[in-house]
Amino acid sequence: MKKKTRVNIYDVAAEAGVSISTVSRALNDDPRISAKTKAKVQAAAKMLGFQKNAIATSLSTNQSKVIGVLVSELNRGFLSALVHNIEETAFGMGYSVIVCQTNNSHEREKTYMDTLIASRVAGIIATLSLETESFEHFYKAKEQGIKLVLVDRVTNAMKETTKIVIDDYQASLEGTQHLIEQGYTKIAYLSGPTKQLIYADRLRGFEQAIKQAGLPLKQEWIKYSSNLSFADGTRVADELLSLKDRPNAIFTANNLTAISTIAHAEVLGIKVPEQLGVIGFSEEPFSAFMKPSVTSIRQPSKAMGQLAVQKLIEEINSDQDENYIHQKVVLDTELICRQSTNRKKPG
Amino acid sequence: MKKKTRVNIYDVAAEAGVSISTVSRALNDDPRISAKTKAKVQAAAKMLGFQKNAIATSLSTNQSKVIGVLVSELNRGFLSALVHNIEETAFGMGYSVIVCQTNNSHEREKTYMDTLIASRVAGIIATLSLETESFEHFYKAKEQGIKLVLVDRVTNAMKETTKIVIDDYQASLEGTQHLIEQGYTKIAYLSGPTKQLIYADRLRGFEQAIKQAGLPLKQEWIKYSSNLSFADGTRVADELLSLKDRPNAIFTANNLTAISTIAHAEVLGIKVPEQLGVIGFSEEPFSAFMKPSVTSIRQPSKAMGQLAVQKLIEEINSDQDENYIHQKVVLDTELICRQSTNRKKPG
DNA sequence: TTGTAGGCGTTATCAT
DNA sequence: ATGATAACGCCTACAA
Repeated sequence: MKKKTRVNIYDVAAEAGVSISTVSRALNDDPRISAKTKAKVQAAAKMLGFQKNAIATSLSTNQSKVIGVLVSELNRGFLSALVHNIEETAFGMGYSVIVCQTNNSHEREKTYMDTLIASRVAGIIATLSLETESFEHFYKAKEQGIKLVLVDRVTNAMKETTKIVIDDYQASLEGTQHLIEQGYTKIAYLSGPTKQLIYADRLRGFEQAIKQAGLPLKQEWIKYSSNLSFADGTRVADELLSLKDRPNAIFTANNLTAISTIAHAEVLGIKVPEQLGVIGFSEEPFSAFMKPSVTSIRQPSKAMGQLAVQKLIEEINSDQDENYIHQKVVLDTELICRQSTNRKKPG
Repeated sequence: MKKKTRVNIYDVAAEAGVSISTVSRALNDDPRISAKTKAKVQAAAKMLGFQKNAIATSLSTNQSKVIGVLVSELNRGFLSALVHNIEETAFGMGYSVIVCQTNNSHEREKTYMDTLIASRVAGIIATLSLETESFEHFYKAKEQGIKLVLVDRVTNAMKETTKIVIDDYQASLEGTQHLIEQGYTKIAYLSGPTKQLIYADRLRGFEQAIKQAGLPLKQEWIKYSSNLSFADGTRVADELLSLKDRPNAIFTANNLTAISTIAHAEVLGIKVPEQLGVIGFSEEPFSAFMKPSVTSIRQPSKAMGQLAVQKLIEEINSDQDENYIHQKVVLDTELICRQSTNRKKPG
């Protein structure tokens, strides 16, 4: 026999002089309970400082009001904004959020999925780690009845799964066209790992825009980074800017590398935007306040976070409905033109 | 009677031909179980795809492996880095993290505390919201046996509580001395709400340094902001720079306002650092890459996050120990000198 | 409208 | 070394 720790419904029942079922119903606002009894029970609960044990409720109902959020890292602009908005929306809908950082490790992603399954979360919102190539761990969760929504870094390989994405191809196309409009002709590209759909799409969009404009698509101007870190941006910028046939613009697949590219150009004495145009994907909070300010593609982190939660909870609540329709939602991005590509200086 | 949903230890027991107690022990690596039986049970569990229900374990043991983290907002540099490190450390120690954003609202902080109590988390790591002036909700959690560690924004009013802080007074003193060494003589200060200990301490440090140097401490050069937002920084900068007797340096209590101060000075045609020195507390990720780069006081978010988790889990594990010693840990900050205060331009 | 009792999936206390 | 069974705290058919 274990020690009883905190006050439970039995204590409240005793205090109020009713049965535990009445207490349970009164506290859950069951319409069958008379207003009078309800008041009595609530008073008793309050005076004893009763706090319902969500664990017990969860075990009993086989439901929980928590959702797991799987992201690679929390201290990057876009993802922290995304999680911020997810948490905000979830709170408004009565859910708590368990945050899991995968560090872009497939192993860790799997470990966390097991933890979340064990915790019997109601659903999971996930951004795939850069390493992820197989999805058994996600299927496992789905088989256990845990709902899943993929955001941003998704895979089309997973069917019957709601996805919230931006049109990476289109955004990249437009960003490249912007460079071309600004008069840049020799455009290089820094890509992330193309086994990730978003990076493949972004690269495709870039290539398409280059082709459409009849510009050269030199392979030596297309570089790859496995993690798109600040340091990697510096390395690639150095490589590109040391070429005999030097590009006069660089499109980077994230914002961090755009910033390190600009910083490195300065070190090399190359002027941005005059001698080198730079544009980056997914802006960081201070892109606007750098000098030059950084042209970038804004991802709608607020809409993405909100929709992810709404769709997830929708699916959770439609539990009986075999006909639930899994959607792939594509959101618009916004090209924020700033100084780093402003060669034409209008006005 | 409800439908049985997932495979449980009864199923495993049946499959392995043993009792549920044996299954439970085998899965928890109890030394009393023979290696042979263990193997048999594990095989059965694996083949059935058994995943232990952490909810049931938690109910039975009255313990849980999750900690709640209470912060004001996730999309600000320091806090997102702090939560990043908390999550990272917690994961390494076998704990999950529930993230709660208070939005600096006292009400929301209370709501979340109730949720966390209901969820029976093992402990809570909290950064006080700017509004918080009473602490009953924290005491309530402690009475329920939930351990608590306060980080950064703490209060000395709460005794018997571990606190992880920086020496705000000292950091502010040193920052101000740096300005003075750089030759700035008319120094203004933008403070946060001084009912928050950290802002009171920072202001004290500032005033002390000014006095020590025999410089004027003009009240019109000391301004307050309730939220230290970007916009508020602009507003205060405008007020200060419109004064007849204009300050030639501004120390701001966070980094965001330092950045908006610099941006606004530029709008007004005031040169930083030549005509105006600017230094800010708690640097944001890109302080180094702005132009001018922003001198700031670096808070050790990694050490703070790690220590918070370690101390918390230490306390959780020392549950029987009435003599647990609650510490207040004060960590060193680092003054990062950059261009925004570099009037002397050595080299 | 309220009460009784069984069940959710574990762990832990007895036995054997 | 293993098994039977009572907790943990709540919800919910079924009864009254």
